[in-house]
Amino acid sequence: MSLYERIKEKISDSLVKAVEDAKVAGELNFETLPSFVLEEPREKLHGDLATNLAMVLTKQAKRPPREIANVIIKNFKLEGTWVISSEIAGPGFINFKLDPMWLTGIIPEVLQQADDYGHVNLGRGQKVQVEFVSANPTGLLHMGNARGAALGDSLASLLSAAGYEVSREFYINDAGNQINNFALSLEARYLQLLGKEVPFPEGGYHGEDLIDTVKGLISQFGDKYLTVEPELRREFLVRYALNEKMAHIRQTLADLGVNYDVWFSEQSLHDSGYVKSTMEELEKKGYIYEKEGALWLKSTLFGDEKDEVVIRSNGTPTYFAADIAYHRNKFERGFDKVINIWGADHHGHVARMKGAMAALGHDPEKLQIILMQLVRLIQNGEVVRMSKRSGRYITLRELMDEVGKDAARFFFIMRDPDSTVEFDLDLAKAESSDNPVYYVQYAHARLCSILRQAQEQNLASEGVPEDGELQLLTSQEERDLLKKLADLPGEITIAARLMESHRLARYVLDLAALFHTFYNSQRVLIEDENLRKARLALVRCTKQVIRNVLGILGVSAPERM
RNA sequence: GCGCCUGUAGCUCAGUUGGAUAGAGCAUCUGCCUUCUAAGCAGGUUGUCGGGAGUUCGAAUCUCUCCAGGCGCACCA
Repeated sequence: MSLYERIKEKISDSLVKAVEDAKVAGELNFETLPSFVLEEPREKLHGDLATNLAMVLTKQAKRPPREIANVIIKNFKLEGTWVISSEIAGPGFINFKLDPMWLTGIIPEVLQQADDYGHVNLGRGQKVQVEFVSANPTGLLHMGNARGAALGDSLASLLSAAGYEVSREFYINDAGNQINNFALSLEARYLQLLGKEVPFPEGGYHGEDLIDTVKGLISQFGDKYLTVEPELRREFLVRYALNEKMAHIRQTLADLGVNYDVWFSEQSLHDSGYVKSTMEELEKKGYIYEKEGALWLKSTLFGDEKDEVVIRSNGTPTYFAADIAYHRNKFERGFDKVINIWGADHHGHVARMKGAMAALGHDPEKLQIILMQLVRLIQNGEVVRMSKRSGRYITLRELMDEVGKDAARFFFIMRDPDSTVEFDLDLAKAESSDNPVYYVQYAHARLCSILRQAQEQNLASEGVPEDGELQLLTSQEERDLLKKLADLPGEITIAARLMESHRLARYVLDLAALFHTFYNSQRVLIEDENLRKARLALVRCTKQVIRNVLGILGVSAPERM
């Protein structure tokens, strides 16, 4: 538990003790202690911490809240709480002021824990899988995939910092209908490029990148497949193109700083007979029925709006059937939590996927699906419709070339997955240098610069300063900064519990702002040796914390800018 | 039509699951570089929290209803 959490817990305990003592003394009447909060008031004037305990007791105690607050304060014991004063305010809040010296305790904590500072043990080593992007290998990665990549990767890192054992996974959709479609599109391009007049298949993939792929193939193999049987030709084209596309996807994601633990092939589920046996399992349990020649899953039993086809009347399994098998496989691999990041256009899929897991006897609560709203691209003031089929989209690669890896990630991580982000391309280009990510990185570079100067002037100090030195950090700017540093473990806990990495982006922006304020108001490399040592320690801690958070977000922390 | 998401400053977005006078960035205006990086700082301006009703000590947050936008409701994925 972190320093700040320990203090809060101490005060909380003292509050509980106070009302219980009051009850015994006959000063307060209540049956069961209601839940109350002890939190930082928004308004600084209201002290460091405030509780609504008196207010939530009004019903049972049958007395006005301010009167109850009085009783609580009278019985409140200060020992070990760092509380130096308490007062009743507003409708009945009790506001506490802490001895500001508690804050300096954060410096040894950060320096000792270093790269691990901020890490918490919320997960207790539970195994979690995060599956994200899982883009179809039939085209290039687009803005939606970019958002999914940034969110998924930072969420995985966040959970890892919160004490979970995390595995990142990419599901390769290398089977099914879209692959047939892909084959036909490739074949048409192949024949066209070799001078044949053939029509492009309806609903095929129009992307330019497909033509490039086929050109590459032709330069390597020529017209060798012009005369072979169409079946074999398509098989070869698909194999070649899938390899090429997947290699490209891997590389692009790696360039974005995303590295997976597992690449899982959909085709492998068909090849091993796992899709089939999973359907048989469902049938055995009585959740499958036949209608109009197809096999249906009774997903309505589990809250779905309608039943779903799993095996088509032509005998082929649907995407849903393979996905059920895939998720069953995930559960069988022993994850305590399985997280999927899906585009909002898949939300209809959520209830039936959870239902299918329940049907197979797994706990659907272990499957958590984060839906992210789609990215709307604006160019020349107009919405650009993105679609793989039409081949009209801005790629992740282009985005990175335009704004850089760090900005691309930070831009998406900053936003709540539930919000539809409007990405104005022209604006992104124009504002690429005012991106908030630079604000944070600049703070880090400044911190490094101070430490470099200290080194050069032989003023650098190692280790943890004495208490007496640290207690010289008394300015408002220093205290605000220290307080923010102390907040990190709590922020990571909340962010991990809610699975919201955007909170960390806000946190690190706030931290950077507090540092810039401090930087402009006080100098670090000063004559006074004791204060200088204390400030240098503060600088080292701030640098460490920014680094740690940027590390979780997958954004680099440059030493110079 | 039904379901899910969204609606907060001129623009882009936060808001710790019900707390006190709703916050940042961009934009705009005014100051600050002979001193550790001005990609910075300080200050000014900006609000019917989409509308209405309800729940209670207290609502941007919970409930209902209406309005607007997005997405979904295939033997596509």
